[in-house]
Amino acid sequence: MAKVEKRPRNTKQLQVIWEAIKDDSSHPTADQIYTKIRKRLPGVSLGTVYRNLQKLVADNKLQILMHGRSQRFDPLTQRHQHFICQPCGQVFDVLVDSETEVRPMKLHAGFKVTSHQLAFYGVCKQCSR
Amino acid sequence: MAKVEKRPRNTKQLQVIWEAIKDDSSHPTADQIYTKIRKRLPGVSLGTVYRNLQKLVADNKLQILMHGRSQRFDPLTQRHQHFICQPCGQVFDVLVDSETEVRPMKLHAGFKVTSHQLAFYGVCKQCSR
DNA sequence: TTATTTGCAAATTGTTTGCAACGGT
DNA sequence: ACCGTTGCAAACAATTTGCAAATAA
Repeated sequence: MAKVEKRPRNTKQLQVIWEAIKDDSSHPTADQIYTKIRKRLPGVSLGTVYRNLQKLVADNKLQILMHGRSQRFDPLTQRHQHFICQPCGQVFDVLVDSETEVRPMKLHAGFKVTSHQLAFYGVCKQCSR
Repeated sequence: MAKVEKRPRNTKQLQVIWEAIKDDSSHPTADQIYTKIRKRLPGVSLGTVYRNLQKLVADNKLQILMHGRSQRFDPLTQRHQHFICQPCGQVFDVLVDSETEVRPMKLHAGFKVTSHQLAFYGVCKQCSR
């Protein structure tokens, strides 16, 4: 089956959604992005937000981070970890300086590791005061 | 507000659910456990399975592992990691020999790390043949 | 023009909850 | 007899989907 050529369109909705998230390091949910862009696009629908976020993920402009049972969107696509504050639920980026923080230990023979994910849990600055 | 004393009961449902999962390293979902125990408890409900799994978690007999948007139950409560096979979705336990595999790097001052979670993604033995 | 994208609403999935009946202790 | 637990069904939360109308190219 031959792959059908698709020519994506640069819609207003996609532009506004990308603008709203590209410099946002708060790891917002789809719903938070929806709320944020309604000021600029009053008639937008939540389904459209989900569909455009999917496009941005497919386009490697966003990463998805699962948090509980909902997805958070992260415009920082370079390798990094997360710190999750258990009292307040905020997610913080943790940048790592080198590849050394994780040693992908020897698994059973025949298992191939292609990536890994590391998250830290604890209490953030604000919550511990 | 004083804490009210609770005296939990040892019901048939709780016994059967614990029996069904205590030696199961396949990281089953609530629904898979439900299916498994219906042979022995034909009238059991899925809600009861969820409620008893919650009790076992509160009792530290099970751990919850989020996988996509559903929860998997893991009777191995000692510290370990997981390997997730992306083609087939199976989850495997990865036992670690020492505390050395993760270095909880210096975060911003004032952040306190209490735990961490590490997961490896890749291809399992069966899927790579 | 024409094929992608949208808004809307309904469908789906996984989990939780209210409530009257049931059953351990 | 008490009160924790059950089965049932309805409620819920997050996300996805079908479809006709709108719109970018």
